[in-house]
Amino acid sequence: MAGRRVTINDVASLAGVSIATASKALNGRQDVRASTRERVLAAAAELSFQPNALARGLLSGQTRTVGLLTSDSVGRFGIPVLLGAEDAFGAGEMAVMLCDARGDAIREQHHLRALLSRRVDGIIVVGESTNPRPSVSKDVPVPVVYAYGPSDDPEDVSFVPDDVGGAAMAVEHLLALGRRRIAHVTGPRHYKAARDRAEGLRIALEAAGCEQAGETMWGSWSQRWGRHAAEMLLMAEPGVDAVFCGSDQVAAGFVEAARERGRSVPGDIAVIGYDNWEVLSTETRPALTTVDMNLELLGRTAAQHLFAAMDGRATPGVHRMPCHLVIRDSTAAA
Amino acid sequence: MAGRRVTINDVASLAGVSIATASKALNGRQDVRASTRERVLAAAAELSFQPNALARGLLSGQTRTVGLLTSDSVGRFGIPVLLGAEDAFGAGEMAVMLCDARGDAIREQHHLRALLSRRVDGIIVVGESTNPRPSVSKDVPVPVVYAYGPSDDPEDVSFVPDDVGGAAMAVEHLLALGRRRIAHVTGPRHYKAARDRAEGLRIALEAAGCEQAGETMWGSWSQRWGRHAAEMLLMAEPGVDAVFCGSDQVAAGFVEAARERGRSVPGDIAVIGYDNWEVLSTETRPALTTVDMNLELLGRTAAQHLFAAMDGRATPGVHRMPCHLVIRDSTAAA
DNA sequence: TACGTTTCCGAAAACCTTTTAGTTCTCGGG
DNA sequence: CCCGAGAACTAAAAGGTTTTCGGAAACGTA
Repeated sequence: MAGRRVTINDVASLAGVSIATASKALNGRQDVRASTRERVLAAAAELSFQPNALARGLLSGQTRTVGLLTSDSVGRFGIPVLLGAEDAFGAGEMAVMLCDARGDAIREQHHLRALLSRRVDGIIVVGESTNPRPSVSKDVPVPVVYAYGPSDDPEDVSFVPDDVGGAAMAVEHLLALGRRRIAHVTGPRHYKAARDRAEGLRIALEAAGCEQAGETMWGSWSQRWGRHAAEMLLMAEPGVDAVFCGSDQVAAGFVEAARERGRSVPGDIAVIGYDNWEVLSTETRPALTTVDMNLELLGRTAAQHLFAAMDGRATPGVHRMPCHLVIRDSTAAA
Repeated sequence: MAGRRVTINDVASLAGVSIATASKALNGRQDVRASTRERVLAAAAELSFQPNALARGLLSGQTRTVGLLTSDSVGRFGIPVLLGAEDAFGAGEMAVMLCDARGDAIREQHHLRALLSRRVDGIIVVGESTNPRPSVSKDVPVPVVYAYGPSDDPEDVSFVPDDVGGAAMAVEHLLALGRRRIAHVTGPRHYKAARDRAEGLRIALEAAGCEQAGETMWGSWSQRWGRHAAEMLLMAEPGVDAVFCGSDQVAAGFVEAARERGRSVPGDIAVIGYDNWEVLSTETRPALTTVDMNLELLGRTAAQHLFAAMDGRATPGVHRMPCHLVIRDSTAAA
């Protein structure tokens, strides 16, 4: 909390050289005698000199800073993506500016302007769901990469989890366990995530020549709905031997209600969730088998491709990132 | 993704004035004729001019940017604080640079240097627990405010939840319901949060002239421990009529195990959690009465006090922010 | 007309660093 | 001793904005 910031000028004076030489010495450039370099470095250390990134950025046009614009309230899905991105960037010397638009388009524009006036080198937009969202790339003179929620412009660079594949993987696991009467309880139909997962289920069942047990039950992403659905389903389709749930919350509710109704999990009914939200999936009893969307990897990948785009090597299109299955007790072999 | 950035020079030329006049017009300064100002504004709008924050910051020494340094992996507690801070800043024109040190002191130093070289105007440090953490303020030429985890230097500005008060509030609620045999199940003893909450319990009981039922049960912050503790406690102290749990996870486990052992909640045993982690507290059955630490408010307050400190009005000391009780079904009246 | 006052505008400095294009130094060879 | 080449160094410009200060224009008064 003190005095004037120390500049390269101070370092140069202390070392008894010009600022040009000091700059070269500090940046490891040629054309400076070893002994001189040493003197400059010593002076810089003594004054604990920190080059002013603003001045440097003004000159080079590169701030080594990227913006991260989230539309949800950095919720369940934004966090891991953010962490992955921060991770990828942090490895170099990048800094991340975080903006949360709270789902408000006006605020988003505002944040976008703020980021641009600070001359970020690129922007990652994190969606609140996997539903496509309006592109911002046209208004923006730097590369943009979309993570989790893709842009509605196919020319943009987007990374989304492969929900169809993830769901198919889950159902194939159930089939491999010998389950044949498989039901599906999931979230609201207007979520692309819910529709994609239902589609994955359909594909896997069809490939196995198997019928779905009952209709897909659309509801909400809540534990409450999982419980409610369990009650209805066990009444309507008593022969069900497996349930693929659209989220861990739904699955947790389902498991609880099923057990209360005297059905053992996984004995009578195997249950699979989605998200691998560990506070739920590892703490329910039995612990949930679930699909992990590798969100942190997704974030890291998005960041790496933002780097590439900043480097002129853009990779347009919607890239689907594979999910993986985390097998726990709720689908243990009989 | 196009051409050279437009500068104030372009605006000035288009408006047919000097850059000095353009600057004054754009910044609402005096000494510029109304008609001229209009011309400049029109030119700026036409070119969609964005002033270069780097140049501005270089000159003014103010970047209108703050750093947010978290030590945990932006975990359970960092998020709300971050949101609150972003909220407080976003109202003005502040931007937030996010750095996650992953609990590593080296990385923290690294991030700190990165923030300082970018000339942030201030820094918020978010702790991973309420245990005091090493101060960084000496090495830093800008104001620092600590949120959630206080600095170990009492001259620094820290904001922490008032866990003692929160716990007392919870216990008073139990007492008001007529419960007298109150037990305590909590997390590891090396967490100050756990110790503070136990202390709040002691104070409230003492004020009511009431004995604690059994010893405080130290364990971990997990649902598993809650279940385990419930089994032990119901065996050892069958007369218990209320349990104050050190976290919602512990409480959720406790409730589950108690119900399985045939004790009704809240009929036989009232249960209170801590944290108001909504995914747990609203979804367990019965829904948990719990202590909410107002973390988002805490973050916002920290941000506001950082503003004050940047303005030369620092407020040294460890400020304890009040918690509030969220009453749900797990302590409903008999 | 001369002069003083306002009002408005523009030239230039300042912020800090990097890079370019010299300039000086050193030293070996003639 | 001088020259030339290469190494080591420096002055200055550039990057975009704000601010200060001086100057010009416009206008009113004597």
